[in-house]
Amino acid sequence: MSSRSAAADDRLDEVFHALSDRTRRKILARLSRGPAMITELAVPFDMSLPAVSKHLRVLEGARLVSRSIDGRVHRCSLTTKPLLAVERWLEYYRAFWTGKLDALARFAEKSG
Amino acid sequence: MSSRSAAADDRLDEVFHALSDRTRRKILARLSRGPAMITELAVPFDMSLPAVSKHLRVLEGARLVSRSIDGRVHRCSLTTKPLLAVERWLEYYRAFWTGKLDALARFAEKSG
DNA sequence: TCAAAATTAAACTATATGGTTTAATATTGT
DNA sequence: ACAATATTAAACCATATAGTTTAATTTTGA
Repeated sequence: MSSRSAAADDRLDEVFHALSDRTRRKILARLSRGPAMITELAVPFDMSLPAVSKHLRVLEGARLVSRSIDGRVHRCSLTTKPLLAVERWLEYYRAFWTGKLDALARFAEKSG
Repeated sequence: MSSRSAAADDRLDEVFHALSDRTRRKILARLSRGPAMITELAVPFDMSLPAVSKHLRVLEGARLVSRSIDGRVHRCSLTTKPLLAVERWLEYYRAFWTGKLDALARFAEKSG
C-alpha cells in the first residue's frame, strides 16, 4: 500500500529494475549454485567483460549480489534478502489467484 | 533456470520492468481495490495525464492491466496472471530464506 | 622482474525511459 | 449543435540504460 516508505520504494525500484534484465536474472541463477568470480560469470554471455561487470554493479546496487575481494579476484555471492522484500510485496496480491479473489473483489466493491 | 523460453524471458523482462516504477506499483495498488478509469487513476499523482496514460500502456504491455473501452471512458482493471509468473520465478529462490539454505548450499557445493 | 590475469575506468554510441506541452480525436450531455 | 470530457498523438527534452572499445590498475606467479 501507500503506507510504504519512500526509502522502501527506492529499494523496490532498484530490485525490480535489477530483475528486469534477463542477463542479470541468469547471473542470479548461476550464483544460486554457489559463489563465482566475475570472469567466470561472464563466460556464458556473448558480451564483453565490462558489460557483465556493469550488470554486477546493478545487482550489487539492488543488494542482490555481494562481493568479497581477494587479491585481484572478486568473488560474488547471491544475497536473497531483497527477494524476500519482493515476496512481501507480492503477498498482498496473492489473494487474487488463490480463490480469495471473489471475496476480495466483493469487499472492494463495497468499501472502496 | 535456463530451461525457460525466450518468450517467457521477454515476458518477465516486461513484468519486472513494469513493476520497477513506483507510480506504476501505486496504480496497481489502486486497481487492486477495483477498476477505475484513467482520469480517476491520475488524480493522486503530481503528473500530467499523458504521463499516467503512458504508465498504463506499460502496465498493459506487461499484461498487468487490461482495459475495456466504453465510449470515451477507458476502464482499467488489474490482471494478476503475470504476478503469478513472478511468484513462480521467485519460488526457485525461496529455499534461500526458508532455512533450506544450508542444505541447498551444500548441495550446490557438491554438484555444482 | 615482468608478463599475464582480473577487474575497473573512461569515453563513446544508440536506444529507452519518464516526463513535458500542445494538439487532435472521439464521445457525451444539455 | 456544441461545449465539455476522456483520452491519445506528436513532438520534444533530459537522463538512464546497455552495450562497445581502449586504456589503466592491481595482483599474481614463474
